[in-house]
Amino acid sequence: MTEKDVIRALAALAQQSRLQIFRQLVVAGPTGMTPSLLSENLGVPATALSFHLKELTHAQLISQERDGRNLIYRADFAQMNGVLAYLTAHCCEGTACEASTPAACTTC
Amino acid sequence: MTEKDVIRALAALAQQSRLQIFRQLVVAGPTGMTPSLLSENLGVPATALSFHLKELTHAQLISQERDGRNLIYRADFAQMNGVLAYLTAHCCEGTACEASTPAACTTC
DNA sequence: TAAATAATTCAATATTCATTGAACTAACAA
DNA sequence: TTGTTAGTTCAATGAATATTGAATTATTTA
Repeated sequence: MTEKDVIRALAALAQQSRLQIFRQLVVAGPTGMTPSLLSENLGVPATALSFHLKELTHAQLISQERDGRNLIYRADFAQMNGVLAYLTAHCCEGTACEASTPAACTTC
Repeated sequence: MTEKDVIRALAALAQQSRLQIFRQLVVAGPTGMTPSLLSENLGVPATALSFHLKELTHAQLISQERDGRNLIYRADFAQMNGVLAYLTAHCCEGTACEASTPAACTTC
């Protein structure tokens, strides 16, 4: 996980539609969601949604799989945890915060 | 912690200089750091540094205190943990990831 | 093959953001 | 009060980003 990876991921999440998309996919878990469903749930037009999904994919925060004429997008929990860990690395020079753990979804 | 707060925090961190500044402050912990020291360590010109520190402050990710002619900046661990928790909320519909914990620095 | 559904790419526009140098404010010391 | 150190604010420029509508690609059904 390089600095560039982290910046790309944070930039991807720092936008209303994309943050909402990502959180929906986090909730959906391994099942994932189609663009149609995301568009309907969040009220984001298909063309904008597609742009945002590409940004999130490029940041490796979500993955894509085709199933017939649908695409299924899923949150990438490993990448997310990598970003979270990067932000808190070497916290307080290691003296006070050694109990740090990944934030979530180690079971996904 | 509103959606706007989270977006502001993520946007603040999604930039090379600011990410480096924040991580230095995370490592420094409660001691904090002055702009001079940050400027020297990271090679960011004072004027740009000041701009970035203001962004991070506005996002409530860091705090400022004056000590004589120095200013001391510190990472705000509570805010950071709030952002991390927001990203992972309701993960997998709560079925698989109930063991989620804040990522770090509960002791700071 | 023709029509319909699912989703993407492209081009254009408007906005937002980072960086730089110059000027300014605050606190301290001689 | 003069000078010095610490840090910020201001104005201008160039680069990156979000959004929209129109056109395009891929997959399935009639």
